[in-house]
Amino acid sequence: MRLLLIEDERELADALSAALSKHGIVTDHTTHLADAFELTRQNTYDAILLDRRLPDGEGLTFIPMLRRTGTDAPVIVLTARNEPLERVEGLDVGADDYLGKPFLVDELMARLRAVLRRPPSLAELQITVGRMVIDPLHLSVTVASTPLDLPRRELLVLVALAKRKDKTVLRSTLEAAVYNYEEEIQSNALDAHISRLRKRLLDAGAGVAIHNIRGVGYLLREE
Amino acid sequence: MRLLLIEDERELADALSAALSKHGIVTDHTTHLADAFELTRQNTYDAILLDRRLPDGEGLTFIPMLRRTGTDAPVIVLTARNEPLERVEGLDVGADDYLGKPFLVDELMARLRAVLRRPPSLAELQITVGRMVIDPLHLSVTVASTPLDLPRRELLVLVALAKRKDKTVLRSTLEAAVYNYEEEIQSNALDAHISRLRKRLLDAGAGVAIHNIRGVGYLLREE
DNA sequence: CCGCGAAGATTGCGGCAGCATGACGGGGAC
DNA sequence: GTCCCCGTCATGCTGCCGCAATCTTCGCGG
Repeated sequence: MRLLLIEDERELADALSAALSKHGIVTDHTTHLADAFELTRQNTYDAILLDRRLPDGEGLTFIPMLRRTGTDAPVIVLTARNEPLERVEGLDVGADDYLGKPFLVDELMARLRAVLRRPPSLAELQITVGRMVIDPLHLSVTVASTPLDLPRRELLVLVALAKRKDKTVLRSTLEAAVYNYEEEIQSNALDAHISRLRKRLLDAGAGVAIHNIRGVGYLLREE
Repeated sequence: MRLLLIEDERELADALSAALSKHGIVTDHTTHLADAFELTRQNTYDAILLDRRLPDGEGLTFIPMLRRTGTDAPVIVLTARNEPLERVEGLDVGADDYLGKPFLVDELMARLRAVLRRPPSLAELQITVGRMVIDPLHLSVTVASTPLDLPRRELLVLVALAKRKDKTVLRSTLEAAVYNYEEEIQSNALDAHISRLRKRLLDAGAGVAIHNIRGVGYLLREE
């Protein structure tokens, strides 16, 4: 589990990080909202601990920003501003819980658990084709709910096709999905991947077919 | 919106019902757990407000009963028993929030809104794989109901894998689950953890296998 | 309907990236 | 001190994947 801690009191932050790490929680720490925003764009956190009074502004303003950018990690506000009306304010801008300082680490842990007792973050974008379910975010493929493990390049090809299922995907698009700039290919490596992928999907009984559109690209659809 | 209020102090209950109805909330009220249980079987509530000290028992015992019968409505505990450790206790049996008496109706409303914003709490409290049961929130592992204690990093790896059992977990995801951005690793530390974890699970007879998907990540499944 | 060229399919091979594992040692906890 | 977690290195091995050679399919024009 990985948390983002936004807190400008250095000592409290260090103590908290240490305490949390004893519970097996990995904590990233920052003191400014601007940095926090950057971090949430780069990483995915299971939860966010947020102070209200911060050097570059009121912590609560951070919550709507987060939500607008699609981060749905639960936010727990940790603050000395603990009047009932302040708590209402915090919860109503989208905080998931609100805990007044000082607090016991045990209570924080309990509230964390309460808040995390919910489905894994973000909409599980999954694509279903034939008997196959593809999760492009986690790069996982299952056929009839049993996992199918594919070599990396074949997996990338399949995901690229699945994202545009029933539509043609340009050959160049597929190449871009599998290779970066440095990796030049000067042979029919892509064709080879397609071929091996077809065989694997057939063996697994995936119920899909990869069609070729001559001179253009490929297309994935149920068969 | 329809609430179930379980509270034996008649005056408080009446006052609350009145206040809630001003917010357009329909409240069913009962004073006993036995009746409450019946009501939840017959109706579907959006949320449940629960007192701890009730004529026929400790209110908290109600929560596991609810969950076992498939009711996933959020529960807010309202009680005079408001010591930090009592709050921990409440949250850990499955309450979604915990509010000490006396409280402002406005704060109750705010916490209600916060709790209702969250998707239904379907998250598994425990994950079973092979002969092993994993509690990701408390970070505990048992094999055939005897506890297994693992070193911290190996535990984190295992939990991350268990949360997506039978599905691939990206190498980068595992690294993020175990290390924060300050702790960089420049070697095969993760591989080492996996290797040691495998050995430990084998020795313990966990009945699981950690499978590698070359170039992608790892996958936990029963064997 | 046939022939031809180009695009695609398939398969074997070899190099090497990526993984598994054991050993070692520093360092933190008790 | 003593234990053991955990990061690092070295070594061996597996199998992915780029390449190329060969065969098949497709589309077009006559």
